Amino acid sequence: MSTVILTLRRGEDGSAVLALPLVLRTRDPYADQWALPGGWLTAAESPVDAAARTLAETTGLSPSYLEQLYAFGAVDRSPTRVVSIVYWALLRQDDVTAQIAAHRASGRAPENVRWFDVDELPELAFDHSRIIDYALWRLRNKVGYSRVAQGFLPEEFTLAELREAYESILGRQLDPANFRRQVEAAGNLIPTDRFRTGSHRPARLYRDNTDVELADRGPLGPEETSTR
Amino acid sequence: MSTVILTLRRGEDGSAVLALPLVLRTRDPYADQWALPGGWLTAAESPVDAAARTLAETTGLSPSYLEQLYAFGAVDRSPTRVVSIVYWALLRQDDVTAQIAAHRASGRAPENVRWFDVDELPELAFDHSRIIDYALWRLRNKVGYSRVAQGFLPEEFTLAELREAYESILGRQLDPANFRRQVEAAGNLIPTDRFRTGSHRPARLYRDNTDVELADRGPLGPEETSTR
DNA sequence: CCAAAAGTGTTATAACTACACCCATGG
DNA sequence: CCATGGGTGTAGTTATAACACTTTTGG
Repeated sequence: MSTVILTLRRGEDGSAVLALPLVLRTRDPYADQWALPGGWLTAAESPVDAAARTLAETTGLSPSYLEQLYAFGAVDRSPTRVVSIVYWALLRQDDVTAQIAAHRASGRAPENVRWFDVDELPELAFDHSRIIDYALWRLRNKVGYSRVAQGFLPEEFTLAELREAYESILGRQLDPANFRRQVEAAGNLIPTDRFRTGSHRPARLYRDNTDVELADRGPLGPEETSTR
Repeated sequence: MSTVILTLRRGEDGSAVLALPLVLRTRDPYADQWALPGGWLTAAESPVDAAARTLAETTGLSPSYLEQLYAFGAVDRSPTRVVSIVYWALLRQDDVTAQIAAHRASGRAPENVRWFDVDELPELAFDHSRIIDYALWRLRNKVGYSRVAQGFLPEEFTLAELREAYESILGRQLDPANFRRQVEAAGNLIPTDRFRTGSHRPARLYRDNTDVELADRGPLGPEETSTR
């Protein structure tokens, strides 16, 4: 049971980049290599609960989105053949930065956990590199027909911030004018009467319209997906 | 490990309907109830291989398409909690009818296996009813951006036959003219110089263009999907 | 006033839909 | 020749993309 935990991190050049936490393995196989955080199913919990639990154990946070990715079980995956259910999750940008700041302040950061930008990943244990590729592919796909991208953002956000999230995920620039019209037409946003001020013309703040179903999981729906 | 095995069956009114094989359980839990065919993973095989094996065991056939559906593992699924990787598969119409005819001729049809139309399913064991709903949802989705529907048809087929498959899957009529243009533009078909004759104007026969990737699994690709 | 981002309008192109129409065959 | 499904043409509508333009703020 592993999880690809994604968030948007602000790089030193000011642009947003996808990042994920990895854990350094302490025992064989693949000792001293980086791997996806994970754990084992206990008898009393469902896989999605176990994913949320291990996510909390490694990051101290609860995800804004959590969905099953795939069940891997090829015999050549690992010396001892293992079937692993992999999940993928999104964390809110502000949750992550707050948590990292708290760790720095308390001096009690979790050992053996490090955040990597997705374009600067180290060599990974098992087939975890391919799994991350698949998770990123799923995210890029899903962002086209679902409002998952809002899982990266705080409660209230501007359209420019949302567009930046889309651009980081998709890896290309989007036209601000057309982007605005598309997300407005999709009905995923509720405009507030508050504005982000500070530079140039103030930008209206929006928040997630939770009335609109994610509507992309089919009959599985909310039971198997965790949203916040 | 279970599999939702789908095929197109010609109903008595001449229209095509989705159908799937179920097996009657002989032991508890859910003894004497219908359930999805399945089995257990052996140590030496991958889940996708196990799915293909159990599929062959229950139907005697090999699928034209086979893909993982979901890994179910909620604690309330079954009295003894089980994690089950579920696959979904397509069988070619002509394979199925030939196999059923062979069984009838030899008098050695597999016991406890029966084909049901998807709109006339009996009460099912476990959460298999919901699993079938999800598989049908996946199929209806996938048919919109992939050429999976061709998995139901024989080597060569007319556009009317392909359109009928789409209509059965989607549950609505499609415009023949627009359908033709769309599938031709998609490049999934290779026209042959043969025609289906017999009534009215002969219809050109097409076959699957295997050069075009299914291109809808992302980085997982062919390793985890079986196509024929 | 100026730079820059927020937000609106306009136009060209492509995709989708409906439906009229012609073509070729069996009876 | 006629009924019927195979196959083509075409016009209206809608989605998408590109980009000019106006608005509103901070400095």
